[in-house]
Amino acid sequence: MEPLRRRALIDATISAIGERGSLDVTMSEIAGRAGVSSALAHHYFGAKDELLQATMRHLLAELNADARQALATARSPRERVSAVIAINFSDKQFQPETIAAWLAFYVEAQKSQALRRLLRIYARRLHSNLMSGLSALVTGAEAERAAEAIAALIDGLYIRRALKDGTPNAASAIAIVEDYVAGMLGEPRSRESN
Amino acid sequence: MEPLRRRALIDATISAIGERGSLDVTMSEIAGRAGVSSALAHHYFGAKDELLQATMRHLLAELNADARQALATARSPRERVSAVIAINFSDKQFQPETIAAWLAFYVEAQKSQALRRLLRIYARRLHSNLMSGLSALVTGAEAERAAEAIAALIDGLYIRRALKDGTPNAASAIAIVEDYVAGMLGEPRSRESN
DNA sequence: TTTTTAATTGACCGGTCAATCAATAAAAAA
DNA sequence: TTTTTTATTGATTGACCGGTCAATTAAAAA
Repeated sequence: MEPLRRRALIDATISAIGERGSLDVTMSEIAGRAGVSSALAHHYFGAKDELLQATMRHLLAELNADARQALATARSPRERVSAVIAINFSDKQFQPETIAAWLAFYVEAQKSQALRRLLRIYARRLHSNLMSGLSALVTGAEAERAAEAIAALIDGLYIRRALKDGTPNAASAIAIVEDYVAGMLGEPRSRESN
Repeated sequence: MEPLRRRALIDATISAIGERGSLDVTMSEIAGRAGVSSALAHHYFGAKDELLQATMRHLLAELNADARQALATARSPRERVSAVIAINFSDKQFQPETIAAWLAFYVEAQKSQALRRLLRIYARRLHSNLMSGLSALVTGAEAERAAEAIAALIDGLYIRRALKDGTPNAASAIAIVEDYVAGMLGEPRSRESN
């Protein structure tokens, strides 16, 4: 029962954050979405901060699992790079409420040591996943810089998407990042794309 | 007296947001930093929201003024692009508290119509400034996509910087964006840079 | 069946915050 | 000088929130 309740509360947290656009959500709101009382949320997670951390950990774990799976099927360094990019814009990840949650956690991580640590894990994983492909394609320093740029592009496209309505356009975002990669590698680029 | 007080309160708002990393700051804190009471802050700006909006308007106006000035001295389309990039990472703009304030406003804009409108102005200006250079360098559709990518890069580098300590490294950020532009334009790139 | 543990919640509490208000002082206008 | 306007603030208020607590119910263990 406890695992079910915990998961329900975490999902409710993401949903509430997604709707509010920030961590400015009450325990009452979250608990209500999960169909329980706020006291139960406290019972399972303790302080609100703990619930937020657990939620972010969950997002991180999901992203990581997706990345690992995608990388497992990549057959070349170039495919690894594309796999990393694609995962961040997958249907599962590039959702309005997940986007909003990441952004909200990003802000909070500035001042919360615990969340900052988690975000560092995210950043390090993204970096090493990109490097696992890039370092076999270009020189060391260039790979480092490319990884930094790709990561910044991904983050930038995420926050820009947070301000738009409707369904996220993953294909467009991926194309922009892939364009950068193609240009960096000297690959022919899709000048005319649909 | 009123203009002085208003400006002091706006500066205090940026300072408080910069330190807190979010809009989670009290009127008392802001007023205290400006050396007045919170009642005076209300007197001049009304609700807290109004003060936040005025602050964001101020940031936007400053960025816009800087951009106009820089663009006025650009002598070619290519220089215009570089000028736009450089302004966003100028000593004046690329400051920890300004970075934090922009990020905080970005988040809040998701749910505040007023702030959203202001952020749209930011986005539109950035876009048209970039296009004023790009459209003379590459085809229409490509210019559009490049403008989108550059803007995303700028935003991405901003939020990533928000999570780092110490003095912001503008040169490094500019280099990453310029790298992208150079690659896109088929210019020789600085493979070895200091 | 009884006892122990887990799950659950409405009521409650103290603290915080935005915003108001009455009063006072200072500055400007008449 | 008097009146009007501007500037200022300490005190206050109601709303809201995270978190606790006692009591009850349900499930598991003995």
